This record gives sequence, C-alpha cells and structure tokens, in this order.
Amino acid sequence: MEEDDDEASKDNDEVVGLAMTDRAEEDAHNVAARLLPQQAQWIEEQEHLKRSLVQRDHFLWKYVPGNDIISTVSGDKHVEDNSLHYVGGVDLSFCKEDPSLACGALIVLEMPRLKVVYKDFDIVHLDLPYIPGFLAFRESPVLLELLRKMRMHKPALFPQLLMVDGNGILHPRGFGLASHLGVLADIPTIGIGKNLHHVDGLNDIVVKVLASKYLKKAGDAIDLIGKSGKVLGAALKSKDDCKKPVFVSIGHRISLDSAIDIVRACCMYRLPEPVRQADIESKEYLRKML
DNA sequence: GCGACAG
DNA sequence: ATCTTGTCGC
Repeated sequence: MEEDDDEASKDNDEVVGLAMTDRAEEDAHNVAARLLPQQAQWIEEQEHLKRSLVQRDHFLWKYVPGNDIISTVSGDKHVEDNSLHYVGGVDLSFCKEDPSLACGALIVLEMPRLKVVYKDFDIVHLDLPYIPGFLAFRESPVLLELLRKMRMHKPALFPQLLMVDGNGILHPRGFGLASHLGVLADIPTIGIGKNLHHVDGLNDIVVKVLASKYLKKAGDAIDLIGKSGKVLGAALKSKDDCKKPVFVSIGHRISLDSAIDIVRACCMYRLPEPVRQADIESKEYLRKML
C-alpha cells in the first residue's frame, strides 16, 4: 500500500512540471532546517580556523603592477626569480538534472601570458545543500583534494596564488570559502564574488550608488565598508563596458591592495581568467561526462 | 511574522 | 548554481 502511494506521487511529479520544482525547493529548505544544529558546529569551526587567517601579504614572490616584462636571462632555465608565475583558479559546476552531481576544477595559468598550463577535474556527489554563509562546507572538500593531488603530482606548476569563486572575508563571520581554502591548504587566496553577499549592512542599493559614482573605467575600484567600519572587500570594474563590478576580498595571506592589483592583471573579461577558465572548463568537462 | 542570503 | 532569446555594440 505504501508503495502504491509512493509510485502515484512520483508519477504526479513527473507529469506536473511545477510539482517537481516545488518538491526540490521544499527538500532544500527542509535539509537546511535539519542542518541547523550542524550550523552551530560549523560556526565554531569557522571561528577556529579564522584564528589562523593572515590578512597581509605573506609570500616570497613579488608582483609588480604594469611590469609585463618576462624574466631577463636568456636560455638559462635554471635561473630562480621571485616573481609571480602561476596563478590558480577553482570553481564547481552542477548538473541540472541531478543538482547533487558536480564537477570541481583546478586550473593554473602562467603569468603574465594568462595561458592555461594545467587543468584537473573531479566529478563528485555532494551531500550538503548550498546554505548562505556555509559554502565552504559544501565545496571545499573536492577543491582541497584537487590541490593535494597537484601538490603530489605536479609540484613544479603548483599555483603561488589561488583565485576562488566565492568570497574571502566578505562574509557574515569574516571567513568565506576563499579564506577557508587558503587556511586549510596554507596558500595565498583571493575571493572573487560575482554577486554581493549582503553582509554588515552592505547591499545592492548602496553598491549601485557607489559604483555609478566612482567606477568609471576598467580598473577602478572602491572599498566596501560595512556599518562596522571595517573594509570587507572591494568592488572592481573589470571591463570598461561591464556594468556590474566583481567583488574582490582577501582570502588568505594577501592584502586587499595586492589582491586588487593582481585581479586587474588577470581580467580579459568580467571575471579574472583563472576563475573564468575554471568556470568554462568545469562546465565542459561535466557536459562531456554525460 | 516574512523576507533576504556567496555558489 | 541552473533555466533561457534576443539584443546592443565593435
């Protein structure tokens, strides 16, 4: 008898398209609610990891804005220099049919050419839903595994800096996905948000007003200051003809000014190349898998 | 009470 | 995140 009911309701869902959507949203809502106790524990973990967060430049290489001159010495590949050569980007793409199925991507570009020199992917099944403020618990496992694998098999190209599709300290507790990954992998990271995370009084209205007033041309940036007075990140106009800015924030082991300079140097389109390539390639890899 | 809320 | 068509501009 139970089975009959289940079959009947399943059939209804398939016949009535909207029922499917409602069911999916309801499930996501219920799962998020069921995870409320878990969230208290996650907050503790974020607060704990945050103690290791470094919000200033902490790396051996240097980046000189506007210096596109490649290293000098000709023909000697053994010369060690301390400039920024490899920048990584990570992103996840999801399957529309099965939203729990995702493809994580780690892409590495060589600077200043912005050419892809490494890419790796992993198809994974995600148990946790997306919950604002807790993105790292959903996405970081697969990304950390991709980083670990690369460190083991291709250390020569391992990125000196990682750009993450998600915020760093521009986050309710000042510890978003980019910071989470940075601390756990112990590498410099920059948070790249495509949308503003409404935090500490910041909202789309405020940003829109500031942007129309101060973001005139590509490269222009404004600090995003919460009502607490803290600089949480910056809105950067990455292209002249791009109305919507990209939201840059400190991930780990880098200052906001340095982060903005490097993101500027990586922008051919709205999104900086490392993140854009990770986005494109992860979608393509997932598509070919199906 | 209801809505808002990175990906 | 993903679903989608056209459309404005170089």
